[in-house]
Amino acid sequence: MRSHASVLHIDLDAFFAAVEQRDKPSLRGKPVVVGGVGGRGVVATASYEARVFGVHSAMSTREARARCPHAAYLSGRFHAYRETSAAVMSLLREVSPLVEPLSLDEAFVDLAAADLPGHEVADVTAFGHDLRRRVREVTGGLTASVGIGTSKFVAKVASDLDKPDGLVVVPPGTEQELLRPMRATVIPGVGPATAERLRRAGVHTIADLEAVSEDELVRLVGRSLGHGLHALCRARDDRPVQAERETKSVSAEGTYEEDLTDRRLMEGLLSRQARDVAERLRKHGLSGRTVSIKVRLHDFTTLSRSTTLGSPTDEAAVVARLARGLLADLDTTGGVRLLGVGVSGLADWVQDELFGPDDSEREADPEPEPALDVPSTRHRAWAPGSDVVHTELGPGWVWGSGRGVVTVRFETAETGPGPVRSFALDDPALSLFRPPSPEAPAADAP
DNA sequence: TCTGGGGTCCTAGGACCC
DNA sequence: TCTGGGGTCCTAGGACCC
Repeated sequence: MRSHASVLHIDLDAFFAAVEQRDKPSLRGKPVVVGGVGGRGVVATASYEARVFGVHSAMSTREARARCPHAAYLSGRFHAYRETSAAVMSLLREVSPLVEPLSLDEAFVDLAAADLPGHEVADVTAFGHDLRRRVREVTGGLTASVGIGTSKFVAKVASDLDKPDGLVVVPPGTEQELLRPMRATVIPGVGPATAERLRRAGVHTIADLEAVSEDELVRLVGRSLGHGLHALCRARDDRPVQAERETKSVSAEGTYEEDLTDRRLMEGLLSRQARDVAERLRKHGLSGRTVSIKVRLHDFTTLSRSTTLGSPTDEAAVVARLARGLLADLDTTGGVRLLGVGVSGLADWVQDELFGPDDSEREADPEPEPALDVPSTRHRAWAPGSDVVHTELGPGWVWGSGRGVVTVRFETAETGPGPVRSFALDDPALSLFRPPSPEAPAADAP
């Protein structure tokens, strides 16, 4: 916790709905609901006019339509939201080099890193008013709620106190009196399940939380959250504003209007999602070792299965093949409402090329034995680190193999380290491989 | 015909290693 | 006859956030 109120939290009010109202004047002053418009959709954002009727985010669209039939129901224009968000984020970065976006419509800004005339309450208050004015300018009239305090927690709580279009500064030293009467659920990380556990222990407010020992909290809600709650209910929060956060996973999923029962159809949908995921991985220069699927059954039971490769891939065919294989082990006879594919265990390609394993590391850290659907004679020809293969991209070293996949590093004496690519044994790219023939390698080896 | 989509983080158990 | 303990990786599930 800082001695000055120098952490700012900004939240754009009813963001998606506000962008729609900005761009379509006929919607201004009217209830607008953005979200899934199908039979299984949920509300992403409701305009304040719709909230009056009890519509709120995460509510099913069916329920929202029942409460507010005359609202405009829109499926969303994410391009417009991203564009508007980018304008706000770049404004924030003009103000301070230390900006941590939390989503399209929310961010923390570290004012200690900003160029302010002073950091007293009066200074940051004036700054907050000016910032909200500038947000309206760069967004074409969108309003924001801003909170400023001595920590992320306090700033975030503060931005919620005067929504919409508000500014709340919490003077240093007044945090605990502000927090004590509040419900424990204002603490980020305390959702319905945790709130219920706390309630059963007689804990409703932050003051109640303060009266519980740390050991008891850990017993109630687990180690990590227990320690976190013990600190936060005392307004102790030293979490820094972090400008850069690495992507940890990339995924795509879909909920279907009617439960799926046809396995071929499910495989086709997984393959399409795999292409989508692989495309986004490549766009960001990423590749990952762990491929997961998510399956939500008709009764909302949610299953996940994953498998980890010896080396990272960003190949749609590899992701798709593994995803389909994972699905094969699940019983889906009752019907499936949601299917999804994800890749995690991400590596950065560029970094991989610059700092990837050299020959000695490769020996110290051998690839796992290949899966048994790799024909043994072919696999011997593709032993990691030893063989040269040919593809239409040119010659490369076999870098890894396993689970029906061969990974190639395109690296030659002439060109230096190149990209790493994985090829599924049963996809068309496989035909590009030629196990080195006895006479060929000498001529073509790097 | 209740219950999205894209993420993050945590927990717990088993395998494996030293 | 005894039967470590810590660390890391992997998998599955769950809670939570916007």
